Amino acid sequence: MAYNFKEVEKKWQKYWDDKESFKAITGDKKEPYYVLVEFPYPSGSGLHVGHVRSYTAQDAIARMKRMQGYNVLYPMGWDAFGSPAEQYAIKNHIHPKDAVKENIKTFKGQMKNLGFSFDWSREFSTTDPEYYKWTQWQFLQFYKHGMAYKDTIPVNWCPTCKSVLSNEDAAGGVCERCGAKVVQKEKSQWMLRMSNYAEDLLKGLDDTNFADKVKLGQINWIGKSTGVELDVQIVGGGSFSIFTTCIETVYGITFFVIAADGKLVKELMPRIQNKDEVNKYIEETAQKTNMDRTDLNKGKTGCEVKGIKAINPVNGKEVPIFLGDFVLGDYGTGAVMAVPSHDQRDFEYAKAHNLEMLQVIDGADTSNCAFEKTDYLGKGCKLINSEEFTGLTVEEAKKSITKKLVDKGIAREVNNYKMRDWIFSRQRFWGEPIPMIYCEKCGWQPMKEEDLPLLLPDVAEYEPTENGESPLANITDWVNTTCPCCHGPAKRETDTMPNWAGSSWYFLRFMDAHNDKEFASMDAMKYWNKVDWYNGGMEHTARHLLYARFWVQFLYNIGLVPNKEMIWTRVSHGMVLGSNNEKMSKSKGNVINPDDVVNEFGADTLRIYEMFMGDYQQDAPWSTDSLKGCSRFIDKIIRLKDKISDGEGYSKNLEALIHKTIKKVQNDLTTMAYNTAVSALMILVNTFDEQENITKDDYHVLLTLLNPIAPHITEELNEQIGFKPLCESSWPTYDESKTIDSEIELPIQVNGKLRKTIMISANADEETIKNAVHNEISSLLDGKTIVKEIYVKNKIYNIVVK
RNA sequence: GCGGAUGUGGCGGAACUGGCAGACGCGCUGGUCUUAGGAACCAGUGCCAACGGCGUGCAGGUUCGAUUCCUGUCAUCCGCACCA
Repeated sequence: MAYNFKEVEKKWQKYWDDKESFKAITGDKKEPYYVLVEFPYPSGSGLHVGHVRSYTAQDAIARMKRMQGYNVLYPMGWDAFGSPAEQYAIKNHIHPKDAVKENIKTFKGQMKNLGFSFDWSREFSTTDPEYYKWTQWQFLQFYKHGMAYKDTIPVNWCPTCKSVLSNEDAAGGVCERCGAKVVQKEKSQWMLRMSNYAEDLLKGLDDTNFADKVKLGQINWIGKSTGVELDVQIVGGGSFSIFTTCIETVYGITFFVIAADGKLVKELMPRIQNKDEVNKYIEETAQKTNMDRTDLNKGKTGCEVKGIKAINPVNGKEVPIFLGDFVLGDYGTGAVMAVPSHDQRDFEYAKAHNLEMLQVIDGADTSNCAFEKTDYLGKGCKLINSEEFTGLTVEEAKKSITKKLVDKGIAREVNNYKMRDWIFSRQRFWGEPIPMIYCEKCGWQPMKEEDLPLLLPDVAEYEPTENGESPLANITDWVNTTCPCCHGPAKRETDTMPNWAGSSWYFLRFMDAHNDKEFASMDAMKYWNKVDWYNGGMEHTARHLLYARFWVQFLYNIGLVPNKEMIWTRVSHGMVLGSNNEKMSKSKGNVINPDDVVNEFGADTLRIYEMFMGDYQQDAPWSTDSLKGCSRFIDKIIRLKDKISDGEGYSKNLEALIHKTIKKVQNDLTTMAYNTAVSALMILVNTFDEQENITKDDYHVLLTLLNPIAPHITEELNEQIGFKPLCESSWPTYDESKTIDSEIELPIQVNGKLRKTIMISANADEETIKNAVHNEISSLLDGKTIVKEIYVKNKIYNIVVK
């Protein structure tokens, strides 16, 4: 029995639009609740079934919370800056803003067809000048507080395309577009001092309710390690520092390794005897990505820096210095001490280059592999070959060696963080222009705030320049301007901001989306307080989410937002894979277009299916067969309407199940167990179906519980039986006492193996149960001795026999 | 390399703090109704040499009892700083 879902869905979508059913009112007396999904990048390929999964999940929460009496903010917008739009524009000679406008229209239409309860009155795009004005304004605040600076750093460069490449586009050291070999090129870039916030970003996690794996992801990305920075003298003058977390092995140093891309090797160059060899190695290193370089199996390359020796500060021993590509110029000090007996990477390097090794911690043989800290820490291992520290445990030695070196003034206890400053420049057209002006006389000057927004110019070509500058550099009447300071001739910064800029604060803008005086008013932000529930992909844990937290913490520190953390709960969804269990992609031909599914089966079917397909946080493959099961589920509910007969309240025999189901669905929706929520409703439907008759109230509670997931058909059926619209109704309540069964099926085990089950009364005493159990399984106990009996109330009865 | 996650029937997946493994759905088998079935309904469906035994990647361990806890091991997927 097919129903006309197209008509029904359109009808209710129109109703919600007309009534503004989902408009959130800032300042409303009801308790605020802010539900957020990551706003999409409106790509040319349209909404993905993966979007549908997370938007439906959050929609279900938003709809339930509204019925529970909250003032729910569930907004949607567009993260529309970025290189795909720019690439598309280069190819087709249209302005990216036109392509973006088209794409947004498509996305929005698709979302409307799916019935998401977004508050469309707060919609904006990061590419709107009214929005990016404030992104630029906030950049100026970073600059004015000393948080933005220019630095020269290496970028991936394709000499053929004359373009800066992302690591993704430069994967394998080859340009994705033209296949040319990618090289590293020095470029001056705007940076944000994010590393200043490393400790705060770590501590701030305590004030959030992020999922553990999200917290862990951030903690690892920040990568705090506590250790010692040690000064090392060079024979014949000069010095450098190394960072180590294993100072206890300092007597085992047999050589040092310095980064090929670091500053030290350049300083030493005049004194190096084998310049040719060293330069050649530096060049080779420049062509490798960090990942290639730190890979253990590839980490043995390098060469000695001849003519220069370093002095081990603890014992005055002269040891050689090597170049190695596993040492990164931009992590730590760009130099490491090498203790081959106690670090596997050093060990392999030493073997490959035939270098000396010296064991300084006792407890394992180090002739075939290193005895590393993971194996010796906390095991009471003692030092050997370490002068006055010989005989101390590793833990004691760590402290006393550090103390000695610190007292001597040649070492410092420091925290080191893997997280680096944020490279904020992009040599692209389609991003927020960085509102900075360069004057020969006055240097870098910020634009005046009242001159914002600095608009992207309208031009026809978006090709980058010969030397890899943003296409903006070609637009001379835009570039040439006057210095805000001396009013002389000056040039604009032609780099733009990264895509992450606009998405770092959009959730604040949703709180006060059309404010033209401030990025958002303090009152509005205080009212909404925090994003209560933020959903996004796990892949954004280390990037977007961390950038956003950094941005907010900075705004908090300068008094512009009410909380240091503006996001309370962060959860992540799994991907929707193709039916072949692989990531959906055009090339694999396994892409499912949500429009097709909505056309053939309706939005409600798609929504139920995507909630039912599996654990929300886990990837799940698409199955059109399973989708049909959800279509049948709806048909079954429609047929149930014919069973409605007179009668008030819940049917007596259904009451317990109904109360249990309310509890189950409510709990499941708040713990993202959407699949079992649907399953519980299927069980309820199956049970209703077994009845001769059901009451209107039985049916109504079913429709209410399913409404957050399948809003259209439930509204329609609900109207047909004469109730007011569900979007204006309340969530049902359950009575805990009615969810408890009076009779329980008790499993009986003998020696841990299930033998029988018996029905018992939930409040029966143990003696009664024991008798019943023995009575039931007496034949199985014949000739056996009972060793032990275990009864777990209302759970299990286990008898151990010999 | 670093970091994260996952492994349960033919398939997607359930199983609360250790307590009936396989809920729910798909698929499949047989039947009813029907001009018809990509509709609905009824019965069945983990595996095997089936009154019993075996089963949650693999090998051990703890326990009266392990998908769940511990040790080791194998495999797969994802992220890694200019893709969003």
